[in-house]
Amino acid sequence: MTGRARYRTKQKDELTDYLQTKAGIHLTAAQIHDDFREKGLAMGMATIYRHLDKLVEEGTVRKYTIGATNSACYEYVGDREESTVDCFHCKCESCGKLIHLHCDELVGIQKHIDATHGFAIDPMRTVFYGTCADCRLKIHA
Amino acid sequence: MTGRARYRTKQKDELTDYLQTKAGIHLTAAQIHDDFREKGLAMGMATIYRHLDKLVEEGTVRKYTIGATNSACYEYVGDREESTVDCFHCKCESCGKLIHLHCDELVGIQKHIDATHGFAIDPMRTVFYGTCADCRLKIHA
DNA sequence: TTGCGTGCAAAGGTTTTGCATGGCA
DNA sequence: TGCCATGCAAAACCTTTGCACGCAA
Repeated sequence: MTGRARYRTKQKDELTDYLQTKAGIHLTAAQIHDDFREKGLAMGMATIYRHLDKLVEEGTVRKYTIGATNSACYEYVGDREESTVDCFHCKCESCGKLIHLHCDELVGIQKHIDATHGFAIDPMRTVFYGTCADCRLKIHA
Repeated sequence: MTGRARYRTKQKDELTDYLQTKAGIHLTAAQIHDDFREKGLAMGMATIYRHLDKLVEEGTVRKYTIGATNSACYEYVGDREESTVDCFHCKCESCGKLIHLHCDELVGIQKHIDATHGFAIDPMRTVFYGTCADCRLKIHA
């Protein structure tokens, strides 16, 4: 179905290496492009977008189109397949911190929404956006 | 602060009337534009965007940039100040459908995470990714 | 009459696509 | 050698902005 990569190329390797070093960080295609340009390893925008699309399809990278800007953000999340570990993520919109949440109540909600609304939440891909404790203190201070 | 409207115009009235009839539905600027065109009441894109921006600023309309498409969605929410009733979103990764969820349990979770983990979830920006009921049936069929 | 609101067109930015070339297997 | 991957450029989009005109007050 999905056009799996057949050939292994320098560009693909460098992009995945790069993304891994930026795990948990939101990146725009333009940022990636700039970073590569700075390293003297320019990569075409088209190539970046094409790879990101594939990685998103694979689930290795998450795409977000939330936010004020008009550009999508991409985030490396790896290929951990521990489907048994129900781990939710909270992303602080103020400082960008990504918090991992193991919470029984959330597992309960997951079941509730499944039963009541028929929607099967994928915790691995779901992110709660909001403000973390630290930032709230700063804001109130 | 915000440039309040001084003049009342036909376009503005018709746009708000229209939006109210579509309360709770996600609309793109293009959809609005098309709907008006069909009614024979063509309205310029610029005007639509300008009004939507103002309405978002006022809080009457919410803007979402969730989803596979590159276009923003707008939703009329009126001026209800009942901050307790918040709306979460479920995005089906299979068919791309966006589902609205008004769910007390979720509001409970919101409070729970606030109390237990110190994280203030912003429901407006939070999306549950997963699979909707229809797609699950299709997949199992 | 004043000056905001509107519509058109153009600009600005992001993402996708077509096509020839180069590189991997 | 056969194809896929790449890069460039152009196209396709979405959204914003500039400007002249029309309309509300």
